[in-house]
Amino acid sequence: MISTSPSIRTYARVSANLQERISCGEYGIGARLPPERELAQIYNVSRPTIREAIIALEVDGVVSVRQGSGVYVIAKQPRTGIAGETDIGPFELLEARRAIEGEACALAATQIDIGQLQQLDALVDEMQGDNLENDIPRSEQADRQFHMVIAEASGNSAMSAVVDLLWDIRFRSPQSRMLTTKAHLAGIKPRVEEHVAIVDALRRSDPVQARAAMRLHLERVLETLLETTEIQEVNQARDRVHQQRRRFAGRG
Amino acid sequence: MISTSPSIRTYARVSANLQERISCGEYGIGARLPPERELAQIYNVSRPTIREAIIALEVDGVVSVRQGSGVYVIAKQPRTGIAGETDIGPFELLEARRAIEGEACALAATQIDIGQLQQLDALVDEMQGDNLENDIPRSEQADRQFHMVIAEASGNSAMSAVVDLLWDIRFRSPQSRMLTTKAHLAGIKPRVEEHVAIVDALRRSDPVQARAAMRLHLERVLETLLETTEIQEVNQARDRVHQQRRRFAGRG
DNA sequence: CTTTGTAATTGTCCTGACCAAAATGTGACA
DNA sequence: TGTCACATTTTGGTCAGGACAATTACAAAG
Repeated sequence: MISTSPSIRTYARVSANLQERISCGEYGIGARLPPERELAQIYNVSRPTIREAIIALEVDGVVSVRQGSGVYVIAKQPRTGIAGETDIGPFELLEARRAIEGEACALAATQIDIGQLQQLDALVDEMQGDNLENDIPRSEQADRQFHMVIAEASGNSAMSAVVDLLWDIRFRSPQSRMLTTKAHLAGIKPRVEEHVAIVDALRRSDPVQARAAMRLHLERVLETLLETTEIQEVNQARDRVHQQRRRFAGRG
Repeated sequence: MISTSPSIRTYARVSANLQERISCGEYGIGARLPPERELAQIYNVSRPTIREAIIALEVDGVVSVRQGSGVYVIAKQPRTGIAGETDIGPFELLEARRAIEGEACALAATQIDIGQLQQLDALVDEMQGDNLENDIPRSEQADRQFHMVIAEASGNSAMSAVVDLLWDIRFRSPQSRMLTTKAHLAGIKPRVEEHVAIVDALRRSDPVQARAAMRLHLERVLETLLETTEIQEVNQARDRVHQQRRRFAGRG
């Protein structure tokens, strides 16, 4: 049944076993686990141990506990943190951002308030700050905040969570960070005019223009990135670049 | 010291408080936490509760437990991703999905292959399965897979990560799950025709139609959800509903 | 058929105890 | 004096059982 390794703590054994049963579909999504008291008998352990195992699954985001009702499966796999190990390429990332942040920006156009517009103005100023030419992290931070403010201005917390995820992926991705660093070393300045264009469209409460401005901005970022990827990363990267370029060109 | 909200479980409060102390450096990396018995006195809870809190931190990768020795800090921040605790409302979620999955669907239209189209056909069949009328979890699972296959067909791993996040949020959100359950109890059937329309557009490699079909589908889901939210959740929910409805109506 | 109220189910938290492993202290011996 | 062996203390690991609260199920009353 359940291996009785002495070195591993009991709650971990039970938790792992339950996780396995959930993963392989024995308890499907939405299913209710047996009650604590029953599990304690099944696994021949005490109730506190079962509770510990269930809490471990809960922290992993696999089950949801409802007092008086039961323990329910809400996911087959533990949440490893989607941004975690998966190294998503910079070009894919920009393509996704073009689509998603474009829509977020369109939503924001009809929702944004004066305070948020002022925040955007301040962030644009910070990005083009003359005295911090070499302060790349700060400039990047301002860039991220700029896009986050817009996402939050959409008034949709799911949207801002998604945009946050995308920027998190970017900052965690070694590939993306390398490329960004290279671009900065090559003397690429932040695109102030493009950011201004976005803010203008938002200020005019024009969803269509706002979407277009955001998309244009991200397409330009992509082009700049492509230029800095000329010689290095010979074929494999080149192929992906061309593939992405074709797909980008295919749309308006 | 530690807030005594009755609705949140004790172990979670203790765990959050400890996490905070670790994050702000009160217990640095490598430091040993006070022994369980001492923590029990400090927080004025029982030892099992302290143990539960410590296990939660352990699953988050923040501490390491060594029998006979103590509990040691090994990281300042939990390794969990963004999808964490945020409870995002069902209406926000659907609005975001309309925007994002719409774009994903448009991308997929030019990329999808025959195998994926066949998968979609099979999933539609499964959704309308006659013999599993009451098998709600399975039907929902098929629905999720349907949308995930489309996201993956976009050929963009960032996009599929985002869509995965959105569905994860939905399944983890108590609000969303409650509403979905209610809708099913009210006899709402899965919208087969709408799914078929999406697959058709994808098969024709028509990005514009695919985007439109996906958006229409999610708008219909929203409407259905609105209908099931008539009487309950009197004013507060009602206000949000109207607000969302206005915003939806304002776009094409 | 709907509604209301009671009982059973199920998670929540506690008290208290004992066991096992590690750390600490103590004494004997070289 | 220094070092090793052993007993003690500390600390986590687990168990047992019970009181309480939220939820659900079901039956009775309207």
